[in-house]
Amino acid sequence: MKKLKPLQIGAVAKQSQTSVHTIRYYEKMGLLKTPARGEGGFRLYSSDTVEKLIFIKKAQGFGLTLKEIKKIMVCGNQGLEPCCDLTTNLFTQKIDELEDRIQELEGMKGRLKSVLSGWVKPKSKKDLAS
Amino acid sequence: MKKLKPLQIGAVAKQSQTSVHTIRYYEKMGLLKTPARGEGGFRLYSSDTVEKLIFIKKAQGFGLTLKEIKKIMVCGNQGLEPCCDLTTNLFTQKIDELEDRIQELEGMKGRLKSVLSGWVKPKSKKDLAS
DNA sequence: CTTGACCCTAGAGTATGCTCTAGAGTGTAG
DNA sequence: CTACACTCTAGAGCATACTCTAGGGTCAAG
Repeated sequence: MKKLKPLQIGAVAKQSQTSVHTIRYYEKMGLLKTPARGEGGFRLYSSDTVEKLIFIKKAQGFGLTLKEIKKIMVCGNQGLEPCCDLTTNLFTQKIDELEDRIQELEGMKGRLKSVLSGWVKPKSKKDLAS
Repeated sequence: MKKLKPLQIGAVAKQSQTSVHTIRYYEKMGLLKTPARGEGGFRLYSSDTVEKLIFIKKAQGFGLTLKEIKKIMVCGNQGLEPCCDLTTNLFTQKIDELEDRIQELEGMKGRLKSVLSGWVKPKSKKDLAS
């Protein structure tokens, strides 16, 4: 297998639809490991960093926080399979949280609709005060 | 009608279940007007500030941001009735936003559930990557 | 060599809604 | 007067996830 050419941060950012700033941020936060450097001090990555960044994006799309994503990555470092109970528990808990939040938002929506419909007649004062 | 005794910030905070810090913050943000002061420089409020704070709390419970609440208060300064189209539009828009957000969260939930159910068989890699 | 694109770090800024701190003044009861 | 509870301001801090700036170095093509 041919060894691939190391990538600089700009190339990684481009391939993963991320920004260089964000990549450095993720490194600082611990989601990405500190990469090797060339002689000039530039970071040198392999293509699996691109995969990791794509994973982070996808996980964010599940509603996971960076903190939670980090846990998954540290645990299995690929986060692509249930490496232990941690990921299962995490996902289960996240579903619960999402359900709670949805309920909350539905409640807000309902109350707002209630007020608005009450404004057809000048009873708004009562409705909002209820 | 007897003139009521002015209230200091601590009393207002207590009556409205708010903190003095938060009241000062709301004043700074423009949700509350700058009150008169006593000789010692302490803020002096009337009881309608308490009502205003209670309104703010209730409006937050509808999912409105402080910015939005401010608009309502500035407009009617009691915010308890549809003073103009502004409040109606604001509430309508907020309902739309809430609906969008709910959709988003439902999507997340669905994807998470999908992944979890896929982990009954070792096909997690495919599911998460899909 | 020059130029332009890219890289580096540390730290500040953004958004939102508070919460806390440092240092100092006020008011009242004992 | 003392002590304690309350008040004041300006600004920093917290949480989260970036985004931007200032000042400076590296790399490669012309």
